Amino acid sequence: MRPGVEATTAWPVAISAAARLSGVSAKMVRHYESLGLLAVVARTDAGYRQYSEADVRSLQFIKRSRDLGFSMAGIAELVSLWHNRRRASASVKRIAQKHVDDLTQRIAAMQAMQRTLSSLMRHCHGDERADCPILDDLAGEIARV
Amino acid sequence: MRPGVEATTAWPVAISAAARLSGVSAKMVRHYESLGLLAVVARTDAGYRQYSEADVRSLQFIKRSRDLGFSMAGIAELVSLWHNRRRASASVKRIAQKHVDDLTQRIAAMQAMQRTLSSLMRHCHGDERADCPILDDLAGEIARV
DNA sequence: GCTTGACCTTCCCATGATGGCAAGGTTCAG
DNA sequence: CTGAACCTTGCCATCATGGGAAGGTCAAGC
Repeated sequence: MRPGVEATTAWPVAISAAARLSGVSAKMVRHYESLGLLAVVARTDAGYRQYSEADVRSLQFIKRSRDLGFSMAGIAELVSLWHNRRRASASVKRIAQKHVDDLTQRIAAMQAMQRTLSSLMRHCHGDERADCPILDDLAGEIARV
Repeated sequence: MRPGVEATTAWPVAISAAARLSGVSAKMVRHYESLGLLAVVARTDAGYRQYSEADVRSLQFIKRSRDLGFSMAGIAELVSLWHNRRRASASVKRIAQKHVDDLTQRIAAMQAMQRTLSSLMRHCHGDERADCPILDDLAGEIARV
């Protein structure tokens, strides 16, 4: 069972509880609201935000999406589709596919860096000597690996 | 042969030429100077920066380091070691190793996201139907993959 | 009832690397 | 001399996040 959203919680809750229950910092909870990711939330007479169970579920949705690496723009689209009963699952899948493609590209770029670095490091003594093929490569003084 | 640093270039050069020869934008050339990554460069009477061949080589060093994903802090260390004839290659290798470790971690995190997303996408029809396991997962409504 | 501490509010600033834009000065060719 | 192309500095924006200040609110304990 997910922690937090139990029957024993007294709704609505203040921002720190909503943050605790969703795993999002209070700071970011306010930020998401300002971005329009989250419906504008109820307030007490004193101006304190009051979060319903549905609000907390929205925050958990956003948190999970962030953990999967979606951008705020992507999350905005996902939230919108989530709330739209007439959505096509193809729309969701398209967003996910775009994100997967992006990840693929970034992973490939990082792996290329790693290959180059590893190769350079294999040729570096790594001792007290000044001679260093890593610096030589950065300085463009040798053939590129 | 690397393009740009040929014997035919008339030194010193202005910032746009230094940018062209190094592959760094003029904007970033100024920025690197303000960060202290680059020695403070000579100026004409009118205040125009004047780049020597050595300055351009420094820019190329920085560019190559950025292309390999080093942070500005890491590059600052690398530049310092590059200029230090009494450096130990172990120091260089340590910086590179830290960066490789960092890349390894980030790649692993992204691959984990990709695995989860791919698995969710495999179960998503991706058609006109609203039913969508991707949204279900984000909403925490099903067992996590 | 008053104090104290924990909580809440808004607003501004910082990150890191980069780009854009604006207002103004310089240089050079026609 | 004029216009284009270049240079200068400085400010703002990105993206997601955190820090902190200044001030208001609330509840528990005395």
